[in-house]
Amino acid sequence: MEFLYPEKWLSKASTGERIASELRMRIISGLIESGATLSENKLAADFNVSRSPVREAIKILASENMIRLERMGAVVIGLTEKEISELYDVRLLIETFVFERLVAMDTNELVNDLHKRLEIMEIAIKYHDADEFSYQDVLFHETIIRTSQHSYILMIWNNLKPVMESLILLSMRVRFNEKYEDFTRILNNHKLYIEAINQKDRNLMIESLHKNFDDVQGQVDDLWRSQQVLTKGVVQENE
Amino acid sequence: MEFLYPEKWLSKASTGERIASELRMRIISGLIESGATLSENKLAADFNVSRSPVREAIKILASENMIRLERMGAVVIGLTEKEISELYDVRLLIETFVFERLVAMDTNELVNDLHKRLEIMEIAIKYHDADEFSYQDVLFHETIIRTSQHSYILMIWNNLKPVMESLILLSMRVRFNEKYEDFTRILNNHKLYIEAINQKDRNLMIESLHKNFDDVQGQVDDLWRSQQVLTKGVVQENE
DNA sequence: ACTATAATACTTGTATACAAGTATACCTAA
DNA sequence: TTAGGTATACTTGTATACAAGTATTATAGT
Repeated sequence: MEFLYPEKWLSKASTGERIASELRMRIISGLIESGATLSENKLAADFNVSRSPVREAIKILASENMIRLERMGAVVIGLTEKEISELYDVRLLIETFVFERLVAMDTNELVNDLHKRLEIMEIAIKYHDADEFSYQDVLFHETIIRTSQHSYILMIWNNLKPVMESLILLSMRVRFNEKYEDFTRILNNHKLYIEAINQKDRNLMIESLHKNFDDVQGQVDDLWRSQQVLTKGVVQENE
Repeated sequence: MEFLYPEKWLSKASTGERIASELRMRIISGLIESGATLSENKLAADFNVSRSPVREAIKILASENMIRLERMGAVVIGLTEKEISELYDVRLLIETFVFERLVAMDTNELVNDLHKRLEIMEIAIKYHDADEFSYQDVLFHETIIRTSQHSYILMIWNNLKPVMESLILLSMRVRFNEKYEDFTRILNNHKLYIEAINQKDRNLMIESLHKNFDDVQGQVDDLWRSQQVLTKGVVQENE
């Protein structure tokens, strides 16, 4: 079985974190169907490791709401349209909160950093590097959130981040193949966001955030396509 | 060493969760000073268990921002006035969000449940049962949040809850001894909160939340007193 | 054919063992 | 006295072993 999660993002990760990352991708992509039961022994056998790192992975996924721990086995929850929408509710909530704090801060350094990130994103688009693009996209928002220096907001982000990351990653991979023109719009939205921070303009910020979220509406569909591609891949592999 | 966390709240908890709960209390109370380094082996020896549950506890506390995992050992972060204030920032954020959702829902059952909770709290006050009071107080807010049926808001709450719980518990224990008159005010705030939900009155809700948070201003001081009491206790124990 | 009971296989939780790496302390040499 | 290197003790990460409990399945009895 091929791995969905980029190897190079795991340089400093423990085996448990690697497994969690991979399982997360498989769950979100639908490769592991929601409702399925995961057993520690089985997972350990699948990944050729002992139960210790598998246990760690399972705890991580449970804290992210990806699975539900029951008496016997962990039941996969996965992401329906409802969950994705709720995920973005929270992102809107914390990014709006963060913006209010940024208004009272010196954001020159941040804006500079975001511009740099944006240029790397442009290069990623140019070279059709979906993974690099996703990485920078996530980092873009994380940088903004970190700058607000709010420990509990950052904690929330840290809980949201892995799911967001996987979601974006899968969606971008599909878009690079099928909806390449999307990226011009995505880039523009990010530029708008930077401008909102730079000018400390609330309305502009709300506008860019909403445009960002409009962009996301197709994400469930992306996931579905992503699943189709993956399943086809697996079938071919088995033949 | 006496345990700070109520035993009866741990009926279904694993050893790892027990240790996490107890360590959390000791960290928040200041019994374990922030900056201290925790080692798995040492903790295992202290609690007379193996490293497995201790590892679990450490992971839990790290996800709650109570400790920071480093190369060697986990460094205690603890709660300064800044962190407590940020904790309530987030609570204000999510409870306001939840309220907006409740406005569009049928809240009769919820209001009924909250009244019941409130009556139990009154009895807890009457019998000077700080632990029971704290339990119901936390449950009060959790009930409200759960009713909104928002999986990611609930996820945030689940991450916040243990720290909130410990904080409230320690604060209430002190207040029952020293500031008994506080409880009339606390109860009134909760009544106001219920009324806001019942009438779906935004302004009333904001008012009650703010009164609630004003009430919390003394909490850092409570922790300090709590620490004094505990330290005195420990000294006596050693004599 | 169906129910009840017993055996079996699988589940998690905890303890222990081992490996690899890091800090510390001590000892040696200049 | 100080610099450098080595030995030692302690760290986490992973694998394995064991115990207690649960679901399932098969078998026996009616």
